[in-house]
Amino acid sequence: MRAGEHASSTQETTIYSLAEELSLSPSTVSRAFSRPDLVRASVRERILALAEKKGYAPSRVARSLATGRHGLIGLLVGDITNPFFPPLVRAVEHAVNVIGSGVLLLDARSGGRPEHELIRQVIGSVDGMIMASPWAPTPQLLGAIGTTPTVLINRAVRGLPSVTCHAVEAHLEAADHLVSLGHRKILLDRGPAESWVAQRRIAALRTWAEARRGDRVELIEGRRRQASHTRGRNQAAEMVADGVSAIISIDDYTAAGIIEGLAGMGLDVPGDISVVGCDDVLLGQVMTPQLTTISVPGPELGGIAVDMLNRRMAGEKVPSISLDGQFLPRGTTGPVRAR
Amino acid sequence: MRAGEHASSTQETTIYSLAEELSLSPSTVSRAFSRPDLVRASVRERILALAEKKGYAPSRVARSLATGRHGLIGLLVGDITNPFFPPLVRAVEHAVNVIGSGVLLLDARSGGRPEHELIRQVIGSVDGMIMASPWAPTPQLLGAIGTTPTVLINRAVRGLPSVTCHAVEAHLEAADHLVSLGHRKILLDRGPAESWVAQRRIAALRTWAEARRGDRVELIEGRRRQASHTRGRNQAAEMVADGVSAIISIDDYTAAGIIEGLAGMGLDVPGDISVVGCDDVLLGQVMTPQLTTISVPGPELGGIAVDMLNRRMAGEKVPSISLDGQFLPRGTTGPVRAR
DNA sequence: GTGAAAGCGCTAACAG
DNA sequence: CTGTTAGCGCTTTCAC
Repeated sequence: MRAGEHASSTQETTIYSLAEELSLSPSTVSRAFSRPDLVRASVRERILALAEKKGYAPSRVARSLATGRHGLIGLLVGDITNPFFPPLVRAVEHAVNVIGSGVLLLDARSGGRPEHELIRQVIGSVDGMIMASPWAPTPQLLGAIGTTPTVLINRAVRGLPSVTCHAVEAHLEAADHLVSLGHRKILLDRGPAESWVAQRRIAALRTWAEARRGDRVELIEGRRRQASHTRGRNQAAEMVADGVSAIISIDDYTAAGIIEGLAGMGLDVPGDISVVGCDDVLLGQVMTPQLTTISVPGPELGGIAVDMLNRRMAGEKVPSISLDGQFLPRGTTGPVRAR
Repeated sequence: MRAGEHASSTQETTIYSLAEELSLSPSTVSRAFSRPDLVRASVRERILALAEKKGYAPSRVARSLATGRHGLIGLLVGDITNPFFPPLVRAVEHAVNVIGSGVLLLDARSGGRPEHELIRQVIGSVDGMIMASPWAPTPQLLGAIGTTPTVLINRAVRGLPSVTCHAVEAHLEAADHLVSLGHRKILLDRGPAESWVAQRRIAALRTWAEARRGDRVELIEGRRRQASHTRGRNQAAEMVADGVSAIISIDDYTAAGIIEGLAGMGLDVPGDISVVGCDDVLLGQVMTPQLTTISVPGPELGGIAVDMLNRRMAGEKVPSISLDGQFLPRGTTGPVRAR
């Protein structure tokens, strides 16, 4: 078999077969699809009609090979099962659809393979990449994306545009809120070491704690760990072992797990322990009591990322953007219990 | 500019440039990547070394064009923000990664465009398709997928293999459970008219209600509507207007909204109204009280779908599979309130 | 084992 | 507006 005869049996229709049948040149047929305005209306009609009848659609790969464009944007998320991501994915899909492209979604936690390998595997078939995952070390990341236009979400890397929301202000507000409720010994769940936003928040809270030392405020830093419901549940016990009365969690997803773990130990939230989450996902809103949290505008981050990516792909130089989060005091924080 | 000179400035490295530099033929370089076993080890080493140095990787589009394979599986989900889907997506990604392919994710609700258009847009760049979305009418669906191997999740279409979990047994169990708690007037939230599983369940429950008519059981059928938290919340009032004492919701996502809507009306669950969900997602597990529901094994559906798709792509004829769900009585169902 | 050459299906100068 | 022609970068016979 000669190269490419994979479809020989089914006689795929191509611009050539159409051209032949209509006694036109292949280029005219091609133009009828790619530059309809360049083809006389009557001719175009005939072409489109026959194409319709034969169920023909231009081959995307052939087109890609010829043009160098793919009509696909890669979106890498840190963990699709974390409820923070689906609304962001939705926003990205939406924005990308508007410009007539599709989304190639990669979940960093699905493969058991390092993130940069995932990227390498698809980088050749996308026009641009949006990275909402913290795991790849910067050099590997840079190596994997090569010259493909890329926008980062919640991560900063020199030379790449990013949209972030570390919500430092809101975190300090949350911390102050805890202190005003009488909490003095607070556990800070640090999340994954690779997470840029997590590091920003930790640094800010650390500074805050320093400043508050006069008030006998103590900030205990937990081990660095991945964000997930299961992890929160399993490590709740360890988190409160130090006698803390409040926990600031890396995100709502983990916070929900922590609360579940606490409940398993017979500890009430906020009666015994106060918990603050982050992201403001639906999961936290349906809990009773509702989760006190800090909002992070996921869909907005996604939409802006697409916008920035478009401009980058158009050759523009785009500046990074930082969005604000908001502290949302709700039901899982309360006055420290009298001993 | 001649066709394809889009990368002329950056002098992309190709099998030709490598071959030239190593005084080999392009075919040999090509083989070093696609059929390494056909190239003498020493030669292969030299090729791979230079490629590494130049950061070269074979062009996926060129390869696709030549081979007709794409290394990509399309996955269409009904609504990525419905918590039922992310774990399924994760499972599909995982299974697909194992066979060295990637996942092209489409969200039927992101585009504002009809489902079959979404499919058409990508069908040419995937090796197979997994459809976990109910919206496209069968003829359109069939037209859009053409001859691309396809597996359906939670939907049955003549001629296409599918994995489903309509959990009819479990639904009847749930209904019996409600009756045993004293409920006689039950609202059945019908979900989207397009949903095959929804129709199956409705039919089963309708039959069940007929049989139970002697016990004065009454099944009210709600309007057909999309599944979502927002929708549940907004239409809770309408659902209980008929004086029903229990609701069987199309899924947990919607059920959570219904309960929120009910709470907004001052109605307690299960004190005033009992609610049964479906899917058994985390969202329902973190609620207080926990949502009574029927489990649907999303990840398993996804994994099996990939498996079936593989076999279909290998030319096998694969039979459809139906999985079981399980009734999980929890906290949102209780005895009917004494009037 | 390796090389030469054709072909995958399309696009985009260029010339009319 | 339309046709001719030369690629895009790879795979795969076939011959050596």
